[in-house]
Amino acid sequence: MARDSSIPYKKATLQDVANKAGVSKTTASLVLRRNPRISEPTRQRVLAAVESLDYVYNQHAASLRTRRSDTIGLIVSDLSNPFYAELTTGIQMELGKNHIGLLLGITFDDMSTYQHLGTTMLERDVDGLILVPPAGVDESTIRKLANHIPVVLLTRYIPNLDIDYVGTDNELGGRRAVEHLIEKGHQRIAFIGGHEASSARRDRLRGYSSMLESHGIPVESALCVTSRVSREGGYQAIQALLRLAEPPTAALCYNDVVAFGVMLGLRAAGVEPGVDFAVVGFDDVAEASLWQPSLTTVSTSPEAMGQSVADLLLRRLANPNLPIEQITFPSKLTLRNSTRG
Amino acid sequence: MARDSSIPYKKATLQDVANKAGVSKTTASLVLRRNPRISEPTRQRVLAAVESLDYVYNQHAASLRTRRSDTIGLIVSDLSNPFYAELTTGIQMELGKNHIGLLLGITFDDMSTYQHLGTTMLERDVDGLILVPPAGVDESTIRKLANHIPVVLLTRYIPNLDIDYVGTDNELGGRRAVEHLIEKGHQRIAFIGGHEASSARRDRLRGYSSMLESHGIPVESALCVTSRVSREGGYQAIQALLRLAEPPTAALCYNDVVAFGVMLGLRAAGVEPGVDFAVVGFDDVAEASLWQPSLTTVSTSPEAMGQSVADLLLRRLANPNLPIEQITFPSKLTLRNSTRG
DNA sequence: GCGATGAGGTCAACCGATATACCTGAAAAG
DNA sequence: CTTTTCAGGTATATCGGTTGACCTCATCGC
Repeated sequence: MARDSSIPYKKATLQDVANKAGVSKTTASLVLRRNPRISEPTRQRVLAAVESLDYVYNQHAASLRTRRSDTIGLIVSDLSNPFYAELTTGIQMELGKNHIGLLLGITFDDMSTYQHLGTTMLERDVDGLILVPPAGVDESTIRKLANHIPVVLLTRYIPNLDIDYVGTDNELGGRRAVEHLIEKGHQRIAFIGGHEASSARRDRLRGYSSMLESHGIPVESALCVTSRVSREGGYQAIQALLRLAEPPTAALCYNDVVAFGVMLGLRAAGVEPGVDFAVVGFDDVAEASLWQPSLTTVSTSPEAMGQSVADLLLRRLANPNLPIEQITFPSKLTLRNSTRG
Repeated sequence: MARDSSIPYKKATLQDVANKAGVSKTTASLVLRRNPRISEPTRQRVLAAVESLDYVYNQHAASLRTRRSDTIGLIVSDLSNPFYAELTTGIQMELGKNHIGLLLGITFDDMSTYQHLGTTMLERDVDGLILVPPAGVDESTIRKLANHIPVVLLTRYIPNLDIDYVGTDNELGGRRAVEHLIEKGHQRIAFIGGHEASSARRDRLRGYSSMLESHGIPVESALCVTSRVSREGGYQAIQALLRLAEPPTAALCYNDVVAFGVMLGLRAAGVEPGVDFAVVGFDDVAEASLWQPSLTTVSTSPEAMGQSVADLLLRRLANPNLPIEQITFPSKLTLRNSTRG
């Protein structure tokens, strides 16, 4: 009901609702939780009271008693990467259906921010946690979290940890991408970007190396460079590579964002991507198909992964004895114009 | 400390900590809250106990008593729009400093999802709410929220509501953009995209109209079209406009995302943006400078706005009597190649 | 006709912090 | 030498739900 916002007022409690409806607190509680034991007329009276008192359920009180918060935590490394933005969207869609809240944390791949967010989540007693571990994370800090609540790792895998995981087949993706580049006649293929410590990068790089080797092409360490995971990172990396005595003619990038930077860097150096130089990305964010040239990339369908990881976590919460699931989305290569040349 | 995750264990409570440290629960609580009344030796003993018991603070219990959750809510319409992703990033950065959690909701501009999220936030007793109202929202639903907790509106303004607000000067931005296009010699200028009901769109459109009129150019309703706020929306809208008997030669777009779609649509129709057709966006998301051609756009620096809105909300929480603030970021036009022609 | 069954409710303890009032001994004030 | 004052702590009620035990009729089977 409308009220003057300058007058502080005490919120109605379940007891108030019960009084108004002429029932006990317990009964009122049961009504709210749709317990079938309550008769229809009583239910109606309670609901009417809820309405007229503008009653708001207090999740904290409930959580205190039940040790469930109906909220899950999501920790990602960087929301300005559309890959994670799309992932988050997928997760929220799945959670929304189940009336579950989403507590968000962004680490910026910074270890102390990550630690901080981890405790925040535990203190708020989230029912479960979806975690994109920051690059270079210490396995023990994850175990510590997982000791308290169910954790599902997303996109970055940590070995020796019996924990649910959802990600893509990074190694296969790397192989497919390089295979395609070799078929296009490239011999000097760079691998660009990502944090050294990231498991995703390691796996993509492994695929890259193994495919090169199986074609008898040596892996040159000068062609495998790290970078910040941003357009700027890709931009700078490619510029450095072009200054090599024997520069590459193609590149597999750590992800799409880096690939966009690489394409910009190429053009700035007078090299036309898709014509003079082939570029492959990783993730297939929505933007990838819209660039000029459109980006050949390893598809992982972020929104679907988001839904899948949320679904897995919900299943785990419903049944803690579920065997550990490690879901790897198969990766396929989507061919576009950046490797047309 | 490490433990076998298969053995359920009871979490340590503050009482356990107190016992172990040989002090009262109250004292332990005071230590955790850095109350200076406790002597150094005692403090040390408590902290040691916390450590050795792997104690986790229970925010719900505290919130129940204090009626503060140290969490704020953020409701945006669409996280795949980089503008909101960047805004969210800015907000989180500001909150992180203050050890405050962020409960995220995405409405997809859908009214029932919005209602749903609103209650979720209230039930979780967030200390305050940053709200991007979904297009076409009913003023009363916002008032309802604001009756319970402090609300700051973000980017979309609702008239007749004495509520904090942070946004950009949309009307001025619209005027500047159109002025620039007129100077470039354009006479048939379209306004493309956005939801009819959005206040931001209305204001941008008003700026557009007023500048046209003050140059004696009639406003043609056929040139002012709505669209979904997505690249697809812009793409389709421009294609339709090009089929007019007298098509426009320039466009001010509702925002950057729509502008990207427009540029793609132009090219698909064989019209080169920046050469044959001038395009102006709104927001200046990071991508804008990287497109081909780079996008002339009204700058609003999303991350700064995010920090500003979070800061305002925190100040409001610290002092409820703060006079209402309606912060309008001045908008300036950033010239790039999409209007070079 | 009588215990069994079950539908519909109620009671009181409990979850784990915080707030308020209060206590104690020692040093400072007079 | 008494009275204040204060530093450093403690006891206990309280926040608002949920839970498991229990209570009361009415109906039912035999």
